[in-house]
Amino acid sequence: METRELRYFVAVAEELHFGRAAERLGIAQPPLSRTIAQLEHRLGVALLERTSRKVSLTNAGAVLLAEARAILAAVVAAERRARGAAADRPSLVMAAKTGGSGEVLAKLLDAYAAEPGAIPVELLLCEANPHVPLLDGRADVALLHEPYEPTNGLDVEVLNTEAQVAVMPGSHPLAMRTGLRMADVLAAPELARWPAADGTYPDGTGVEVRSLTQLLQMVGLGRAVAVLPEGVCTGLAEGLVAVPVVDAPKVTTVIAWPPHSRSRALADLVRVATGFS
Amino acid sequence: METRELRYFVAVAEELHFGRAAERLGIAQPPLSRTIAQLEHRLGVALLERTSRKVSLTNAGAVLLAEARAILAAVVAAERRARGAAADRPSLVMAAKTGGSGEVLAKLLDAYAAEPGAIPVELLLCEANPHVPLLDGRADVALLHEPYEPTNGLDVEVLNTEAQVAVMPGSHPLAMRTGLRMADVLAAPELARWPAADGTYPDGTGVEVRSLTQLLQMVGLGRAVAVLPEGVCTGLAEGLVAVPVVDAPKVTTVIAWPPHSRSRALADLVRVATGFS
DNA sequence: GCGCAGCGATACCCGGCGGGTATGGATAAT
DNA sequence: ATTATCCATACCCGCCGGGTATCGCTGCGC
Repeated sequence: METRELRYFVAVAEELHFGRAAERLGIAQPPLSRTIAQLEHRLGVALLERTSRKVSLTNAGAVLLAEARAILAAVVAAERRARGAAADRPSLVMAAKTGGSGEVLAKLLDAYAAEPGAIPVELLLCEANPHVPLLDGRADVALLHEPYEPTNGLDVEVLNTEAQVAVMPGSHPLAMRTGLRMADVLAAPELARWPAADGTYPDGTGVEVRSLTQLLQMVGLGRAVAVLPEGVCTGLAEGLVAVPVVDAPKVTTVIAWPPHSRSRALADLVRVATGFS
Repeated sequence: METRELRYFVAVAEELHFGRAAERLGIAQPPLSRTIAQLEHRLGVALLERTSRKVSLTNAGAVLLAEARAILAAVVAAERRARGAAADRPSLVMAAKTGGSGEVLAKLLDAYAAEPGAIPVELLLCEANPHVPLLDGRADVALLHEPYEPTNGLDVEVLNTEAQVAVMPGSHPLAMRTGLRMADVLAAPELARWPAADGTYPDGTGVEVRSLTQLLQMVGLGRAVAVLPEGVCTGLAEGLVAVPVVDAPKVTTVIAWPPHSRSRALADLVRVATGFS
């Protein structure tokens, strides 16, 4: 299989429409049809069920779609990393969620900079999804928070674990409680909503937010309630309260990097990070 | 980047010789030179330093080599998994090291078979390196033993952790001790030797073995001393003794599977496995 | 029930690219 | 100095990827 075939297949599998997929790929529809047919022929497997009105994925097609997306991301990442490795001044790019790991991040950067042989660390702050730059090669290492961000296929070391609190205006009915359960919070109409992996928002009445910054602003304005790791409470705005949520899942901060990394600098950074856990 | 280019590059990077690489690929040398040059040109990066006498990898080339190997393995795995998903009778292939996890394995298979909706589990026993079939798509799930087998880029759940013992003939000088340190064992001239990742054996005087079966046979014949997880002691041959090695690293048995797996059967199996930890 | 619109498959053509052979040019060994 | 080795270059050819035109099927509207 060539990556061209995988790109074409992913386009068709996502659009479920040969015409639109061809347009997206910048080619005509017939060669696309032919390429997919060849791919199926060589695999000996039907990837798509097509009638003249509807295209749908077979079981094998669904499996290949997941694999192909990962492979194509890995190819893009490989290109970026090869280019990066050629730079005369080596550097390490670290991705982290904006406002996500304030103290850990600062301590880590300081501790690493003090190491002998340390190289410059570039910070890539993401409003959301800091694992994405790791997968597509824009970053060499990332600070992630399980279970919010997936660590599938990455190598990780745990840095710390923290409980979660519900953050809300002091005037909120739940604010006087000393402890909450998830059920209490989920019932609150002001509970902020995050986009799912496909970009759509779940049903609900709370505000829709796309980043931690937005969320904290909404909470600061008294417009939202949110469940967050207790670490973000340091420096909470005036008038807001944080109430422990006793049955919320613990949040684990991990340092993550792609497998096969063989850089000395990355190894040092990870060692420093896990050292002062 | 096309996988063809990556295959060509890996061949050259491994052979460090255009002629041999071309032969291995079944093509002539000039088109190979040209393809590598095109790849470098498009990446804007030199991957190889060549004189007319010697070819060597640049920094960028070394990075790309690691990435390319992983990508090519993923492509092969994707093909196999797509074919497998099309089979009318779904099945799950589990890889494990021969003789590696006797009890855990039996209990796991029984417990899973008792699940509602369980599908047949095929066993793929490997003399060594049970993680390889997972990476190239021959297996869907594997039982691995850290730190012996790498779990880079795989999703894992820990099943159990065990200490290690030194196994040797009862007549061995160390056999009367009640506890050993790694230094004691490493000094023993009968210490069996395993191949490293590149297939070569480290220096030493002990026998060279390639599988657990071979090793146990050698130990049973009184020809070798080995450090193994204590679990393998059950059913040790007559006349052999196992002495705890107090400072040996703990061995962790994990169940591992490739990321992006979305199979119901695999999820059930993992749940069952972690359930009776 | 007929016609039409939408969509994937097929037929066919063309140009570029991947692959081949021949050879040049550089370097180390003798 | 000569030769052997090895990568790059030059050049040619056939195949394959991409294009346009069109067919055939299907669901919808009247």
